[in-house]
Amino acid sequence: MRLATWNVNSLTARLPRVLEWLEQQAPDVLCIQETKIAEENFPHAELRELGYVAATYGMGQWNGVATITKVDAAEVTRGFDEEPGFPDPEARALAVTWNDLRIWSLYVPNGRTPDDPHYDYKLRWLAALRVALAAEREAGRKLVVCGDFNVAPNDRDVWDMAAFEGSTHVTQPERDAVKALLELGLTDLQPRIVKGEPFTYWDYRAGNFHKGLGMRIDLMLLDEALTPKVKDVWIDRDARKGKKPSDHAPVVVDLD
DNA sequence: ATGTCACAAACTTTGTGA
Repeated sequence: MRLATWNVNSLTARLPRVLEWLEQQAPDVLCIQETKIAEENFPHAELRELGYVAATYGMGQWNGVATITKVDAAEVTRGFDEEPGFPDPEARALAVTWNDLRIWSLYVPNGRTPDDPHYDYKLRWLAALRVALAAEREAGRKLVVCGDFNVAPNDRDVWDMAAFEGSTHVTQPERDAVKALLELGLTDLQPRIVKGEPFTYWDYRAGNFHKGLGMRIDLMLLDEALTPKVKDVWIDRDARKGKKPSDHAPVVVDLD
């Protein structure tokens, strides 16, 4: 079984790359983020031609999350209880039941800068998410929680900690908020190191990708009961290359 | 590092968000 997560940075702009990737890697489940597409414009027909079905949550322009599965997913929920907005709710969380798994596709608020109201929103959002996930966990669901967390959990998950002085993504409150999710019984699956890097995101600017200046902010959190079944966790770095790439690469987990 | 990319509104350019 192959599960993957990928911030596509506009499904409209990325559709050819996403379709090509689905054909090449044939995941059973692909969670995508930053679809930036309204429900009525979602490319269901193109996906169906490849044998996929999508569950979607999008308001257009910004944010937007979805799951793309080979078999139709059930019990689709958009957002979660007590989810904060900025000020209104945004399309940042979608969960589906697929086989015996409860799969979440998340796009955590960026935070902008630590002194911005968006940073407080990010922390409140993550705290509310924890409550929602705890409820599902207590109901006995096997959780897969993946997406763009906009948090680098460890120092090794950025190219140079000194470059992040005063920046979001690496602050202790953000890392604590992610750690609090793991304490629900989830494992932050560690991808194989490629070219000495665990990175999943590289800024488009300044040739950062080619200089190895990236971050690991796209995470795959797996119910710890399932971790013995993990065969491989890897980043498809090649998806960051070539024509019109997303600034994120897919994270893939292969399970028995 | 501030070099790119994507979006929308008003347009062939700019402000915003990442």
